[in-house]
Amino acid sequence: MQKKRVTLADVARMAGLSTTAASMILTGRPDTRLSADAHAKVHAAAASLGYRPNAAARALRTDKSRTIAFISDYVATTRFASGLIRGALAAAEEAKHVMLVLETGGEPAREIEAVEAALDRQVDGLIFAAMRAREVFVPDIAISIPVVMLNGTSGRFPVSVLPDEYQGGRDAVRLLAEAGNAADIVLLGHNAEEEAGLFRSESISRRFAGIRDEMTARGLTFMAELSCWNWEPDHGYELTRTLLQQRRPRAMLCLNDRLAFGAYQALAEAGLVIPDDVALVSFDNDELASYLRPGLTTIALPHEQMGRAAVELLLDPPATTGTTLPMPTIWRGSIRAHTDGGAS
Amino acid sequence: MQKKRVTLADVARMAGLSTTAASMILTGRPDTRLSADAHAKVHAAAASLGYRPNAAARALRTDKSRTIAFISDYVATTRFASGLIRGALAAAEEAKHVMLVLETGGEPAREIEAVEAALDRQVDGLIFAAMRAREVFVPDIAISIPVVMLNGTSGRFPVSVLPDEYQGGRDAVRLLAEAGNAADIVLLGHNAEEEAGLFRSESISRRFAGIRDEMTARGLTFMAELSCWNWEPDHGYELTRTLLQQRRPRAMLCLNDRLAFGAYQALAEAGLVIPDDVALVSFDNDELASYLRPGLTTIALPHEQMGRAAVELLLDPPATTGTTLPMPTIWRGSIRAHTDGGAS
DNA sequence: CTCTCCTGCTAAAACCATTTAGCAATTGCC
DNA sequence: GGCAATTGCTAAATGGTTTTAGCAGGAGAG
Repeated sequence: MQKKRVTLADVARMAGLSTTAASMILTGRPDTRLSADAHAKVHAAAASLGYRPNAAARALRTDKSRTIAFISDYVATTRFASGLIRGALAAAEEAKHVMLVLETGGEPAREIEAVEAALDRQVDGLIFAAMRAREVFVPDIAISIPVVMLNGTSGRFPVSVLPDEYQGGRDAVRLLAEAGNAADIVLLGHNAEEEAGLFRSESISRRFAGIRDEMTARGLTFMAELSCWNWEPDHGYELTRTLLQQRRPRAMLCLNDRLAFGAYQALAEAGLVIPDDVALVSFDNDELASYLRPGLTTIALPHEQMGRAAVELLLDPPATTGTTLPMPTIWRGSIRAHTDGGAS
Repeated sequence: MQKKRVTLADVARMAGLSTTAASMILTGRPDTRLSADAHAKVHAAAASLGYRPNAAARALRTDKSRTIAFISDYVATTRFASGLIRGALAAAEEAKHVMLVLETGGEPAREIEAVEAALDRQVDGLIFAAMRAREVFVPDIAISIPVVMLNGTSGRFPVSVLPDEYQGGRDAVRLLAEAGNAADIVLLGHNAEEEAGLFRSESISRRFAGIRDEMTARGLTFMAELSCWNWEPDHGYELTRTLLQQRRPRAMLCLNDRLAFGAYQALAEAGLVIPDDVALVSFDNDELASYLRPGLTTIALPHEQMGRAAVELLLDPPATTGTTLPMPTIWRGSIRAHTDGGAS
């Protein structure tokens, strides 16, 4: 059991200098006029005593805590959440920062609590992460530190990190077309007509836009569009099953991996072989996608890069207001690589 | 843009009292002799100014920060990790604490960094969480605050939270036996002889012990024990497929849900129907388990309760040193409910 | 020789809340 | 009335760091 924490005064005393000198030297001030000898003595003393600055005292004085807050609606729902957190954590660690994680469940009262708890602790910045991108997000408190919106946007806080859903949407269609599945494509998860008045998230809207644009650019139309609100395996299964009773698609564009999972189940039941009878492309790169047989080719949500980007944007004054990150294509076996080369 | 943060002195001034009085009243000291009138005035002033105490100043003075650190080897691997975090977060929030999350990758250097970063910030307690329970965990730094081991144990820190794997193991076997699948059971994921000298984690060892004990208690033996080190769907698939070329089990006890997933794939390929031809029971209650058709009956790892328990143990001086939490049985369709009643 | 500037360093204030010690006025007791 | 105890409150110290203002001594300019 150690006696007490060693303080800057201890270091200064051991070095035979003032705390002022010790502080300046240890914080590495550039313009100091202290001698090389003084530097050496202070560093030696600090090392030999195992000095670590008291963060509370420093925060009190400087109003900086080398801490950022990651406030999100949900933490545990999908693997997406932990990917964002992991990326953010890694970037924070590299910048010698530390991260407070807070969950609000999307409830306004908890959001306020969370922001205040963070502000009380002198955090240097706030990341608002939206896991279920549907929710809109407005904690109405005066905030005078940098804010980054992660996987969402806000009128109040312009800096945001989003996946490039538009390009992702185009890529998905391109993949299918180039693999020779231009005809009889089914879109699983959304029907433009049925959902006309409804609002999905910004992100998802852009995904649709990309899909539509690439379809029309290639002169293609969907054989069917199957709508459902929650993109869970159950729905993918049911929709695909009823579809198969009437028609037989050559390809399916699934709006997420869980829907695709359901489609796999229905296709297998009907004795159809992937990718020979039906090719599939999907979105997210969920854990699932690698578990399926054959593996699911999917347009990945770049979780970790997004988390990382959010922290970097928070800590460096961002020149640009919004960042969109590319959604990489993860090639697996649910679609043939197209004729002229090109796995990845 | 607000002018400056409002401080305790502002509140005191507005109430026409000293900061001492304001402090005592706002922190709710029990033995104070201040008048009811003073209480009212201070509370009114604090409310009208929107006073929030500066956590850094308070931490500096009291050495308490209402912050705990959650240090884990991995954050993003499985849903297990986020379950633990989510539970811990919820309990912390209820206790008006806030949680620092740190990831070490199991690397000693990063572990030390993490502990020091936490200690520097005057955290009130440390949770060491082991996601990949295999790793043993020894950050060798003087720590004078409470420590709880989560999903792991340590010689230095006796307080721990673990799932009751032994009982879970027994339950799994009991389920199978009571569903009338006493014969031709295959154990998927472990072979006692092959792995004799090898060390899995404590948790897993206890799971095995529970399984063995319940088997012998019922006079049963496994038809086969299939060993593999990484419990991923691939291996479950391969092992089951080669097994099926020679023998046909009536039931499979899978050591986690991902292995079970692989088994599902191989069984489907062989045209076997679950649960009629083969019944399955597994462990973890991964996201997957609910996606499968039929749903996978599994002995759940109580993620959230564990995270919650860790925080509670950390904040209340624990009478007992180790806590084990029951692993609930999640009934789904991969095994028939046994004859005399009893779903749930 | 005086005045200014630089060098190398330090004293003390500031950050904001908590807490100890104690003051002045009133009440209680005999 | 005199003494002690109680009531209701405050001054000042404390925690550890950063930062502003400035001191003492020497060097260089004129």
